[in-house]
Amino acid sequence: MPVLRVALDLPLHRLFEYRAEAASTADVGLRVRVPFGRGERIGVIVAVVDQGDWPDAQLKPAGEILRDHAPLPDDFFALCEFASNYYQAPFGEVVLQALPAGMKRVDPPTRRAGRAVKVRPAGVLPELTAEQTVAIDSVAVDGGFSAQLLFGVTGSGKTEVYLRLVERTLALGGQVLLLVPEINLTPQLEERVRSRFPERTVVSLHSELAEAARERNWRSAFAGEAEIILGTRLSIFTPLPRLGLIIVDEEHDASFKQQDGMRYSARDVAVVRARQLSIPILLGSATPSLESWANAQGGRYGLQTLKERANPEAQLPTVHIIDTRRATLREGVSPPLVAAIRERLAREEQSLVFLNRRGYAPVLACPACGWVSQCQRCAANLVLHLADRRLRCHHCGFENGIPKACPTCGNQDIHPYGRGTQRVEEWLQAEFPEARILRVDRDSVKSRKQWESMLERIHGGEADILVGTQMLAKGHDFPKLTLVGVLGADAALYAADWRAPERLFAQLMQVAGRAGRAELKGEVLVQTQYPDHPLFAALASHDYTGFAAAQLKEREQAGFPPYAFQAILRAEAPAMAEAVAFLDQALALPAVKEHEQVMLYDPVPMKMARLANLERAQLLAESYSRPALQAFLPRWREAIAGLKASSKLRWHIEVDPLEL
DNA sequence: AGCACGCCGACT
DNA sequence: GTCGGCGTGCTC
Repeated sequence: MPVLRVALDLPLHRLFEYRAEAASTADVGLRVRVPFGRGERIGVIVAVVDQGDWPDAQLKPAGEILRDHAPLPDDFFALCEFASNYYQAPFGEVVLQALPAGMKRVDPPTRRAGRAVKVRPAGVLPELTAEQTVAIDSVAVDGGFSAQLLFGVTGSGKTEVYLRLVERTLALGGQVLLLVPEINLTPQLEERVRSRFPERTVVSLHSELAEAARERNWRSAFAGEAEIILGTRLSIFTPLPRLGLIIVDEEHDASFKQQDGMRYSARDVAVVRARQLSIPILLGSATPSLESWANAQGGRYGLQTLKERANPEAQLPTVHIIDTRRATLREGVSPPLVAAIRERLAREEQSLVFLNRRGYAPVLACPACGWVSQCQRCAANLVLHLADRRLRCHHCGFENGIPKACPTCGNQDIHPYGRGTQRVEEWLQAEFPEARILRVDRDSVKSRKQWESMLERIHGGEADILVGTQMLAKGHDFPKLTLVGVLGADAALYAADWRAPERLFAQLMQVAGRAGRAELKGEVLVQTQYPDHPLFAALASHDYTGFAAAQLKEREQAGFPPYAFQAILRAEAPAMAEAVAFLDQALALPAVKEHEQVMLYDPVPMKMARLANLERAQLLAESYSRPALQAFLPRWREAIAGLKASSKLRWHIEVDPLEL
């Protein structure tokens, strides 16, 4: 009798076997209903073997084999196997996370038909620059595996390069997977792709789609009907029968990294997928990740550079660095920035004040006794939100009313310290009473709908000054915006986080890119306490290349990634001592001594040492050899799984962590 | 991860 | 005398 080997969504590094009388190897890749414990689950058939090793009596009979889709193909399993091994994640978990929720549910889902999307016809194709032509021709869409890094500033026409390559791939009958970082950006790009290829089937895959729509799109992609798949990181595992090209837009973006469950990098998985399928992959960015830049410098990736802007009229914005130690700030805003905003108001142009801190003030404190508004559950301060009169923890969501007096000493004179977007908005409104100010952050824009209406208002010229966070930095062109002011983004520069300069540079380049369009030159004012940091000189001269070279040199000298390979073991428990004791045990395991090429550091509390009432610690494992680290990790993981620990202790391994 | 079974404190 | 805490162990 045939035996099914089934992958189930469990945190266990093993498969489960079931008897199935009528099964054959043709059923590999299909879903199957199986009894498990006292209930029933949906699994995926990974192999069908002869009963041989498993005496019938010990195996339960499988339930129904579901035939509502074609079998998941070998290349899908190969990718899952890679991810499972590389990221130390259970194979079944990897396989099943790739499927839409409805296909994992035991009770049959009721489905409704989807609606058709209407598409505006495409206009005339834009003329290509010489650089664009070179970049496009560097990607051989039928020439096997190649990885190209497309390095191009904002406005240099990366998207046009993508679209031409999509066109070429489609002409050969291939599917294209276009990975984008955030759902916020997909509607614009989706609209552009659809209008460019009105006769093609385009689907999007991201977490904000309704469940039914996501399943419909997934099935369409898997069935080979959808020819262009536009997706966020989760879509990298979607099985695609004719995948011919992968494009990763904004490849440096941190949102390609999954931060819970299996902590994978969709960009890195994408490169592996392209290699496994022998197809090209294109990674695009104005500020490539230093990992990708090093790969390009080392010849592992090709490098295509777009220096000219697609519109030759457009100029790069002028960047001025303002030394806040030598300026008289009013509510954190320097006189030159105030003057620049005033100028824009007079010219009826828009200004953007960028501040990566929402709320009114990051903390409320008592000057008499030193009390500060702290979260009960986290090692973090409660942020003052004056708009709805709350104190709120930005990490766990805890919130409280605002006390009238100091809870410790009764002092009535407690103050907000520091400032967030709400406070800056308030002050700007007082300074410029006639200006129409729009605040754009997660508090003022909570849904996709609000975001779209906000964009419409900005485009419609309903705002003179925008005050916003991160949200406003990414990929939006506001034609009347000619001034960007950056407040206090440099706090992390001299902290222990050696990745901070890379992130800050990318962020500032991105936000600076919002200033100025073809006919209106942009100006960027960056306020900083550290004007001498080389980052700002590089920013002012728009010199990513020089910045990247300097950073890579530092990393190489310090032995940091990409010149070393890292993994982190994290533990969380009600008490820090327990978490640290667990990590100490993990450090003392025999596997550690047996892998001499892997260095392990002492356990330390995490930067956010307490989150939602759990205390967290971590242990860094590092090697100059990726294979050595990869050989060590599975053995270590198995040994850790055998450690005894209280049931309240949670642990996980993260490979290639972005934050330490 | 669920979900059982199993041994010690406050309730009808 | 029972309800229920979550500690330990298994899932085919």
